[in-house]
Amino acid sequence: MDKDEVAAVLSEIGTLLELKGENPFKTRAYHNAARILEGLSEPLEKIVAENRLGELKGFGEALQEKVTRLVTTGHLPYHDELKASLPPGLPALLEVQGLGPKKVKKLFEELGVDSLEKLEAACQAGSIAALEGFGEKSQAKILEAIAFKRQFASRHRLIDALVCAEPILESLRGHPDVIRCSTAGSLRRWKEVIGDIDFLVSSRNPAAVLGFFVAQPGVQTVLAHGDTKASVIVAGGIQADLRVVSDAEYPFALAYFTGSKEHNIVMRQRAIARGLRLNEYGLFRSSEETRDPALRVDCREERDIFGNLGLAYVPPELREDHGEFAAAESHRLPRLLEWTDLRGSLHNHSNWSDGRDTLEAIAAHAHELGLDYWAITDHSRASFQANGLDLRRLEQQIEAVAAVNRSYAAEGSDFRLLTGTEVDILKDGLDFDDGVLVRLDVVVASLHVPSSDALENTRRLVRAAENPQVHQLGHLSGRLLLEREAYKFDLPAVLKACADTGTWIELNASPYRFDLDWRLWRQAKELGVKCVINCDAHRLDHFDFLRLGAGIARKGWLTRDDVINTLTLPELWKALGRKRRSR
DNA sequence: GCCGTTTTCGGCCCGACTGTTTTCAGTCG
Repeated sequence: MDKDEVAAVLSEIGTLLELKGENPFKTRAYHNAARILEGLSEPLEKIVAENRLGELKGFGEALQEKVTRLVTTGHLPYHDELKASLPPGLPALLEVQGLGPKKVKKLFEELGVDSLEKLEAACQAGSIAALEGFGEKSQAKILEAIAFKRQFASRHRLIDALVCAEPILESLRGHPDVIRCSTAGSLRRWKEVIGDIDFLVSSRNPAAVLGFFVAQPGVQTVLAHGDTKASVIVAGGIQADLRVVSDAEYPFALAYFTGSKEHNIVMRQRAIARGLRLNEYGLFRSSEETRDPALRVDCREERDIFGNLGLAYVPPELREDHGEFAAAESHRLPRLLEWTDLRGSLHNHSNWSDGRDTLEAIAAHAHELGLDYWAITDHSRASFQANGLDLRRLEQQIEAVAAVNRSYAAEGSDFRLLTGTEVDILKDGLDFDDGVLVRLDVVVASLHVPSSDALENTRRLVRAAENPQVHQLGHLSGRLLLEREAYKFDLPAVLKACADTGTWIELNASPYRFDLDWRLWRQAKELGVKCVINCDAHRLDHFDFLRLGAGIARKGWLTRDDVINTLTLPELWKALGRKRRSR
């Protein structure tokens, strides 16, 4: 088993133990261990083989033994027994909003409810309202939650959340009772997939702001509406929460609600270690629970909170407990890329293959946005379904791009379209010969039809990287967020091949991909592999993906120097020639 | 189940909201 499979087993053990009513700290240990494995940057098999599991924080004797067993044999009797001791449908009930382990346990023990269908039937029969600890309202809410779960997935792509959140944020900003406001949570941390949208406001009149919020256009349902907090469902089925605090509390609340949960735990522990107490209302000079403003350490901004805990300011994107504390403590946090550093995109499509727009429209749009260059890398002939270009059409396109560039040169503009191709990585090599590729400014090679065999995929990707005509590998893992898993391949081997050959790896900035994953960029960077943030644009509004992709690169700790398309056009020409000259 | 400048036992982050309670448990983030 690999790290993701082992993590899934550990996480399931944690959930099953919760349903059994086990000690919550024990269940947390399993969930925590699963999270740590998911974030691992080297193969778990290697760590196990070298007997280094114990070096990971949170892996004591019991977990080391279980993980070793899973990695080496692919099975764990403890897990099998645990699964067999509970009905298979029970974990799914935890996904119903308002149902946690205690209630699911009770529903199963008292009413034999072990599936969504039985839960729904029990509600309709009125037997849940009769249960101790439940009532009419709980029963109605469960029915609603089942209907909701069927209608909407509970996870949403970053872009879908941004489209909902940004107008509401603007609207809040304009309200006279709002002093400061921001998004918080996973959206502010720029996670690729988010569960819900969090807003934070400081105000002297919470009731007015909350009333304004629940009445926003696009609000479909009000889930909760209290004195300081409201929850609503907005268009698209996304839940949005608003918290209102005083302006003095605002920086503390912003840090708290931005999270992540794991990051917050370390922040609190740092406070405790200094004889302080941190919560969403303040950092207090007290080891007791308090909200006494007289004891509050004065912090105007989030930066001040970090400062008081002996840390440099940690940008929201890095707050994942992925090493930011060690770096912030010793002032070694990187100066992260800004999206305005980007000067173009090196993987994009036009209406010559499956894009929507003409070369002229694309050039005009890029030029208008103030970009320096934009590569046209339409599909190669093997991508027949995407109207891939054969050699004859590719030659025509090279001419057409040259004609567009002549018109910009004639106006005295330095803006340029670059010729290129997104060449398919086929079973036996690339879809175009080197003699064709060498005539193009930019070549991105992509694996569109992967094999089910990880070794075979690795072999193809490594070969593509070794080709001196290939500048970059496109959407390396092939994942589609919330739709399709990444295909299997040996990432370290491909990264090494890219490092050895000077091949760049794309950060595909399409919000459906964000590929490579942000968790893997530090590993690539350590090997010396450069990143290219590409829109993979198929229409003009996809140019906006540059901002999204830059956020993901920031999450991956990347700086301006790590990203190729921060280069000016003359610098880029040199960089593009470097790999070809090296052979 | 993990962990230790409170180290081998007794902690483990903490507060708002809801519903079913009459003082609080469960859930959520």
